[in-house]
Amino acid sequence: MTNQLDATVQVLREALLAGHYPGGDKLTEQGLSATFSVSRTLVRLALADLEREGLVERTPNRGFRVRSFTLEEVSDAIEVRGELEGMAVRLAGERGLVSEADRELGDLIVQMDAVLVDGLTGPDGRARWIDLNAAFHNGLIAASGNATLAETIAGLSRMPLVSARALVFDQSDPHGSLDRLKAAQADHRAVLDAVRARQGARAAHIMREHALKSARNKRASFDAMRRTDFIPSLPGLALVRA
Amino acid sequence: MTNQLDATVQVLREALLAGHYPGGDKLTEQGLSATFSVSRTLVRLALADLEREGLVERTPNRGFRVRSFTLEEVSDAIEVRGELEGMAVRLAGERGLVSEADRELGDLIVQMDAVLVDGLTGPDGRARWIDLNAAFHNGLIAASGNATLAETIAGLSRMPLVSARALVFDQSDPHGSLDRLKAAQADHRAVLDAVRARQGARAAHIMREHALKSARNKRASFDAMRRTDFIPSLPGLALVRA
DNA sequence: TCAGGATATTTTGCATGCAATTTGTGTTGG
DNA sequence: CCAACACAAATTGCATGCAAAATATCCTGA
Repeated sequence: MTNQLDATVQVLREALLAGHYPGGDKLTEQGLSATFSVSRTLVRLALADLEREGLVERTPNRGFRVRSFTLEEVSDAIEVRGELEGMAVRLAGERGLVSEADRELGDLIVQMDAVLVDGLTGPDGRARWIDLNAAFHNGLIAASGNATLAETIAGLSRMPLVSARALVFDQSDPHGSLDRLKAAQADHRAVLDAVRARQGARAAHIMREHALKSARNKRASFDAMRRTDFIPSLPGLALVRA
Repeated sequence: MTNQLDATVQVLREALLAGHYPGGDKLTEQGLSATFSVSRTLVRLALADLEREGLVERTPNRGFRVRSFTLEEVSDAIEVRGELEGMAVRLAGERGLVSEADRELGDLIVQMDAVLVDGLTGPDGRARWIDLNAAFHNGLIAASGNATLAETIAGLSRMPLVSARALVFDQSDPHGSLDRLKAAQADHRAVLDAVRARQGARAAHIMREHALKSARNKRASFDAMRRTDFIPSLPGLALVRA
């Protein structure tokens, strides 16, 4: 690690996303300082960073509290991400893909197909899907050629459950999960086809709908989780309330 | 001011936007500490905040530099803002305006009309236009009912020249300036009509185009400024390079 | 018993000091 | 004359200490 501050931010962020500090809880600088064996200064600086990420809230002279998110906020944020990713593929379609990006995105589709026929055997397959999926989304965003757009999407994605990486795999319904991934893959293929055909508006529509499906799936998984008392290991899920 | 940190951030931000420290310049903590008569700790904390806002960049162990922006970055960011404001009015149209918002937005249109017939006499008129325009945009964004969307737009608007408040009044061409404001006002009216008619998609298209015009106007003003060596007093303009 | 207030403790906000890294300068050897 | 190294100054990163504000505790008097 380059410096201690980044390390502290990382540790604190993981503790928060893991749900170690329930939403709404007060975080005292001294307490965190003792728990993680770092100076109060570093805790203070790290909390300021996490405030920018939206994981904690500060009240002047009254310290920091763990922020919690309603399902509606998460859903709203995913919708914004969808709008921006839609814009990204529209721009990518309008400007056209450079050959290297074209090839890379095609390769990712092929690799994701391979994961799907294997049927997501075990956590390895799921982790691989998450990586490939994120790479595909990021590739499309980069192809937009708009750096501010990419930064804005990245900022949004720091919110729990909003990132394209935050996928819920409902282990109680593996068949349904696989079907949803196949539908997502169909969207990916359609988006890439549209971008290649320079149909930017069409690509944007598909992408927006793709995000809405993701939000719907998350809501459903959240409800199922609440019903069955089964808590999937999804970073940040503990900070979301109905 | 509630605390010294906020005051320091404010002072530093204004100094940066005023162009007191040219883009790319190195900012030393001690130097700023001496210049503004605050402790190095506060300078350090303030710079961390300004880094979040995007006005300065930090290199580990090497301090902060004033960030500068290309005209293309500014233009890209305005386009993103337009997309998001378009989304906002689409949502507003889909959910409908509550009566209070409907009345307030209508009032703002009337007040802006009044400013326009007075022909923007002097800086007071311009300041009033800026306030009313910002209130109108913010009202529409609030009417979307999506808090994350509002936050995201607010974050983007911190970038120099991207905010709806960052309007260039080309004093060398007052007639053209007035015409542009009249065109903007026509857009405002059309957007509000579309939202009221629950035509969300139409409202979104108008809003996106509204933003594109703003970006175009800024580019033109920037070019004119470069040609004539006349520098309008627009916060952050000094940080933009061709 | 309980409301109100004085006092003690905790906690945040800020300043200062020290070590580590970086940057600038001068010197030496080729 | 210039490259490379050694040393000095400057600068950042971090820790600790102190004052102000907030919070908790205890006491008093009805």
